[in-house]
Amino acid sequence: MEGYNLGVRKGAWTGEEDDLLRQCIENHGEGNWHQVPYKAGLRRCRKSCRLRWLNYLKPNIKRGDFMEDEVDLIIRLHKLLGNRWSLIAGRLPGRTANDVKNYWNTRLRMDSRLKKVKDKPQETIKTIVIRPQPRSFIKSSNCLSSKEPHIQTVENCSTPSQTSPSTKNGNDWWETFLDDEDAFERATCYGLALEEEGFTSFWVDDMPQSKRQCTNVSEGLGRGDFSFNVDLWNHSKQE
DNA sequence: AACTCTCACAACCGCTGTACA
DNA sequence: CTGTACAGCGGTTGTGAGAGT
Repeated sequence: MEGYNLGVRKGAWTGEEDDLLRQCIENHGEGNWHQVPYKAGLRRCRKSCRLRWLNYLKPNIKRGDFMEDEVDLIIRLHKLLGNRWSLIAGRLPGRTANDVKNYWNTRLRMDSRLKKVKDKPQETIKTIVIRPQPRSFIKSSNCLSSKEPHIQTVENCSTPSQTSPSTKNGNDWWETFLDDEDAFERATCYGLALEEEGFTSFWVDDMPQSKRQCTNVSEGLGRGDFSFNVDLWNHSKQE
């Protein structure tokens, strides 16, 4: 493969190979896959190493059956995004694109639940997809103290006015987010919003995995911590 | 018990996108 | 602008386990 087929192993990985790969990535970090086989002392191609790490060895990978809400999310996202497995998996913490794809191909493709969604009358299921728009939060002492994020739009973004979205327990729904300075620092992100049957859910890409949760805005925080910005929330309401 | 079939999952392959010289 | 190397993605295939006959 890729010019160095000679002596390259294929097929199932052994425990020993897994250990070598795990150790290599612990020592050198993720990335530079072309160097990984050499550094790890593995007779595997870089693709095989990468795939093994991403789909099996990487910490925080969730094993076992998909939960009902995960399945529901897969169905909805597939309806919107098609076979873009990595995008779908990105919104399911701990699940890999391969897992999602396999699950879809083996269990969901003919699932009756798909038919149910498909058969719903148009007026009861309204889906708005807000295509990703890059946005940045500017960090300043002002906005931190006021809990009011200053949103800077990046080119090609129209910016609706900022008004406060719904609250829960008297707290602003982005409060958790602002308290996490690390997440805040890297909050330039792409997002996806879904409005279905009277509620809106948001996902934001390019966030720490732990923050990448679904947020049901109409009920305040919904489940999970937060990961979104007011701007897009307002945008969705205008649709 | 032996064989066949089906399912679930791991892994491979080829292609595309991106960065960089 | 072009060519090259590399990373990443999605389609496909291989394989083992369990169910059915």
